[in-house]
Amino acid sequence: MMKKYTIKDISELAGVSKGTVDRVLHKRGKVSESALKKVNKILEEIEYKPNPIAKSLKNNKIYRVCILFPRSNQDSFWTPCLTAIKEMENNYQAFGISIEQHRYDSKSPTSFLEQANALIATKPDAILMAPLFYQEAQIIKKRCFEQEIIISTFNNVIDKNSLTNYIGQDLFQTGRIAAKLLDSLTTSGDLLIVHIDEQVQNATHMQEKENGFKHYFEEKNDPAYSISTININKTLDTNYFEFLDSYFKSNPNITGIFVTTSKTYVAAQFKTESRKDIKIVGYDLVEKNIEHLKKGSIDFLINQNPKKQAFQGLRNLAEHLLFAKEIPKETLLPIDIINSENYREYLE
Amino acid sequence: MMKKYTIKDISELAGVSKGTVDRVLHKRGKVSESALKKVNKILEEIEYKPNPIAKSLKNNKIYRVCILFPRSNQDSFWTPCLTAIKEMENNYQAFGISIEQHRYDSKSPTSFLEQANALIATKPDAILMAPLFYQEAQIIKKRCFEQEIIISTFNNVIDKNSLTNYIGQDLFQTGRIAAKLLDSLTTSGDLLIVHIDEQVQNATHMQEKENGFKHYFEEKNDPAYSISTININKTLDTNYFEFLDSYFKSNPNITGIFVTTSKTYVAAQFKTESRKDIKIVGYDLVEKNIEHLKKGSIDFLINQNPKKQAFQGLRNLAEHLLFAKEIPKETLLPIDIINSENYREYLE
DNA sequence: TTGTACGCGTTATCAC
DNA sequence: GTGATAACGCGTACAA
Repeated sequence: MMKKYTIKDISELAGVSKGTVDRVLHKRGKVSESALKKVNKILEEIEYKPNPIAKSLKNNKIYRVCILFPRSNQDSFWTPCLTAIKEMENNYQAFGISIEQHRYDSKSPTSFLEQANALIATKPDAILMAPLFYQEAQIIKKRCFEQEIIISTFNNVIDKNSLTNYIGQDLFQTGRIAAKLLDSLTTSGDLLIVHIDEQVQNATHMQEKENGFKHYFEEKNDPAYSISTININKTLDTNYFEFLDSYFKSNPNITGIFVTTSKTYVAAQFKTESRKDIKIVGYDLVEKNIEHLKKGSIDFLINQNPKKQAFQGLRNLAEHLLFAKEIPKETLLPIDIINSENYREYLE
Repeated sequence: MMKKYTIKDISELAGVSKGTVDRVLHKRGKVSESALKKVNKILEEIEYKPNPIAKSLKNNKIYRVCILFPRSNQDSFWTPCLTAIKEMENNYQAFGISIEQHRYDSKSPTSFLEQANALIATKPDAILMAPLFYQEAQIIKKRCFEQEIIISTFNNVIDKNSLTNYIGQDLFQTGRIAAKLLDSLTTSGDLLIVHIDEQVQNATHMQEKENGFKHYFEEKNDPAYSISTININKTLDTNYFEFLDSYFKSNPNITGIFVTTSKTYVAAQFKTESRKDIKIVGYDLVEKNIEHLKKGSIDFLINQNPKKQAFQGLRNLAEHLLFAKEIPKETLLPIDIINSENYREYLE
């Protein structure tokens, strides 16, 4: 193992002062030709890496890293993010990182805009957000760029050309995974893609999953299967059960359901109540889904892992601020397949 | 966000010197009653956390963290550990951690002992090892304790009462997962547990998986299924295919195979060549397995994630040495279910 | 029993 | 242009 060289070592080897070495390293100019040569010669011979600890020691500044995402009382999908935040606080608070949590109403673009603007007004050092609303997110993105606030998104892409760093999954691929799972659980029949309670803003989100699912079966080109899609929204005059029941009456040959949202339990509930023999694959380890997974009324869940997304996003920002680490443009997380036997370890 | 208090802050608030505060904090004694009271009063009011950066700055020492595991040319299962090592080096070298890689012959207890002893002789600060040989591991463990070298194990437990820190998976549970998967892929028939090319030393390792698998079906108590177990070892007079072929001739009702090692591809190869309709579930993302996964001759793989195991193990040791973080006694990693659609993201 | 002074590696400022 | 020096927060040796 080689020695750890310091600026002092270099200055002694080159026969100049620490200050000169510093000026060479940081290209601040004001260095004579001869001194520059001497220092560069040494730098070529040894491998110098600045000590990040000493660097950040001088920074007694506390960096404010903020995370903005929907409130959990509307959708427990987001709850695991709290664990990620707590973990980050424990690990990085000592390094001078303060994590702030901001939430918005997942059904209201206005709420998103308000919260984001309020957040920007406090001039944080960096923002990680889960932007459900594409249009509004563009406005926020622009504002952050103007104010030179570092911004990353997780769960939702807002930038096709990835100007904004993104942490999440390949949604198209999750659709393919669901398809493969239903393919292995069944041998034939009608497969139903169900979008539940999703607003327009999430259209692209859901659409990608649907496309992935269809793509798998198009590729397979198996005449034993047929695919169709429905949207369900809880309205005043009809509930989930009634809607599904009437749909199944006119489509009796359904053998599998792919639910594109965390409300997979809705389909599972219907399956239980109607005592139908259908296979169900859906998304996310929310409590109600896990209950059905345990009982066998959901076969597989795909874990979008919001905790890991949030954690990775916060971590990237923190390490960038502290140690000037580059933030990857795109971080695609693994897509976990969950059944009744392996969900436990994914919960924490 | 609250201010970050330093020892200097406390000393000024309490009207004593930094040295006194330090003595109180570290309970070194030699502090008068009155000074003790004053300092403690301040400490109660504010929340003081020492700055780990400043603490480790003084340590210009390079910590040697060593990892000992089998050579990959014998079993590509271990190859991903190299990625973990590289990543750790990139992240922690700057903090004064040097990672050293030591390998042993996975078939030779003597080789393990030799390598481990040679390693201990160099007096490293910490060792992370994958100990395939239980008896020999006990000797090494004892020697490390004597020499006060911190030791953790990954992949293999060597300590029922967890005196040694362990990073890995719940192997019993992986067996249950395999069972659940085969259960969902089939409806009835004989299920075959296959141990391939495993020596005695790994008996407990394989046994746990087998027990988990059986436990699942005992719990389910479904008369449509029956379970049996075989051991295959490549010998001079017979090859895998012949052995399996003759076994299947006398047991024609087999619908699923559970291979307890990374040599799952052996079963898949047989399935392909004999054109049998059997479902196969096995372990690990080694190249040959992935080929069969893509072609459909393996249905699911369980990822033991050696990379994550090694990474987590090294990380625990590094952060313990640098920041005096406590090492968890047992870290049970998630058990990933892999099919042809989601293996890619798990590879890197 | 207490306070002071120094060193760790980097950076920034200030005389020369 | 250059080199000396202070500062960051902590630990500690040593002087008072």
